[in-house]
Amino acid sequence: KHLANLLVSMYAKCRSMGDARTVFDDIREPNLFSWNILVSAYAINGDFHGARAVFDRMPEKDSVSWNTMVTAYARIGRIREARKMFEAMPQPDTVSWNALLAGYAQNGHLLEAIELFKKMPDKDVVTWTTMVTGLAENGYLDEARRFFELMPTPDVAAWNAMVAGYAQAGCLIQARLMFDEMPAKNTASWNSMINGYFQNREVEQARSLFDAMPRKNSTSWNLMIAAYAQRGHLQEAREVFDRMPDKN
RNA sequence: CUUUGCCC
Repeated sequence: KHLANLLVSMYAKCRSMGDARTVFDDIREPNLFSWNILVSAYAINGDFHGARAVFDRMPEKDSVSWNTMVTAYARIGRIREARKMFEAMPQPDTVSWNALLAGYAQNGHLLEAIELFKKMPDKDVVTWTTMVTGLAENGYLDEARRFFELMPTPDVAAWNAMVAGYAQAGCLIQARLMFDEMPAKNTASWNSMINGYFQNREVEQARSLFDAMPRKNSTSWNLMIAAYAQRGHLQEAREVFDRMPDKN
């Protein structure tokens, strides 16, 4: 049954809702995990009506079920619906608060996000990074920085959000300073900085970072190829493509 | 085995 649940989840992530549903329907006695996975499956594929239908029909719910629905509405910008879900929850946990917070932040409602942030009974590293990201990507870099500096223990994601925010605003020097000062980098850190250079037409800088990065993931490769192609450098795009190890 | 934040 764990395997069947995993299968449903995997099909959903591959956007194969038909297969996901078929596997689910063949599960003898779906447990709470199975139901939650099915709700999430519809949500991932943008079908919040489907998600809602399953949610209303499932025999029992836990906070994961509720949180999945909050997220499903928040992601597509239906904040009022997300909020209604949140308010109907018996016991909202930090994930619930964070999901709603991300809904506001991702849809550009920063004032409401700040308001909600202040009301939160518990804050974790996700709470803080959600704020940093939301502020930074909407151009409120000074505010983002303030939140970042107030974070008890900024993790890589928070650092990356600041790097991406500065880069997106065209502040490559600041972005690079933070990139260099990061206590630990992951592949997303490198990708953020490289993407920043490309967005600001610093093709050579982007290229040398790409060549220097210790590990590349599919985003790294796609980034380089797309950026070269967009700028009309079809020969280098092709050359990078040919060097890519797993072309699938 | 399922839900929230960073690059795409």
